[in-house]
Amino acid sequence: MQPAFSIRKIRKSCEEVCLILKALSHPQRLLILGHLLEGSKTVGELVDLCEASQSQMSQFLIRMKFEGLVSSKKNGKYQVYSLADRRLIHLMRTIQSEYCEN
Amino acid sequence: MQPAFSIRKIRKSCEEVCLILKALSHPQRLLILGHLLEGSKTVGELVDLCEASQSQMSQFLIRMKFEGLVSSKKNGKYQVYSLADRRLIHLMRTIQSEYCEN
DNA sequence: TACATATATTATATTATAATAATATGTCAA
DNA sequence: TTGACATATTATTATAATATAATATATGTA
Repeated sequence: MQPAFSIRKIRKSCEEVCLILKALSHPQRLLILGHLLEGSKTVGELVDLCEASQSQMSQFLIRMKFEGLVSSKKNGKYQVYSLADRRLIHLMRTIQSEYCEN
Repeated sequence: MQPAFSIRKIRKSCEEVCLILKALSHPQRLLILGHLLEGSKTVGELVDLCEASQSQMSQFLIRMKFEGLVSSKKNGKYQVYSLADRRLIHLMRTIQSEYCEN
């Protein structure tokens, strides 16, 4: 049985990982990511889905883009956001299966 | 293919889950949990391992105990802390495997 | 009992985060 | 080119998190 967890590795990535976790640890942002897990969305769609103000949604998305959690591409006058990578998808699924079931 | 993720569920548990994520999203606290993943530790051991002040370590641990992430039992003059449940162990392992490998 | 050690508590100053409102930019279509 | 809509930016205020120092409590042992 190999060691379950390497402290050395987590110590090294601590700061970086914490930025990601901090981005997740806000009800609205977690909800945004939950919606994006079901597919790409425009800013306006997310505003409606999450009942946030336009300004705040934009700020949330830009922040999470900067932190590498989401990506965006322009489509005409819309900005379409998606989850950035598979790591986040896996993490979100784990959170859901461990903490959001019943 | 069933829906990957239930927004309804995450919306409901959002606030609660965010408290847990927020507790994780601090370099020292994440490191504490990493060490506890390898086994129970006293406050003093964690102070040494994480190079935190005694006061701050105590505050971190009490906070995480309050939030249900860790549990503690008294052993003589020592207070021995452990991870509270399997959910957190699974979450920590996912974080490590997705974000802390190389 | 008195002392040393382990842990917890309190108070406070500093810094970070969040919410809001107001305004600006960019794009499309008439 | 004007107007309507989509998104981003900026500034400001309010709130929360953090680090630190000082002190208190509890336990074991000489």
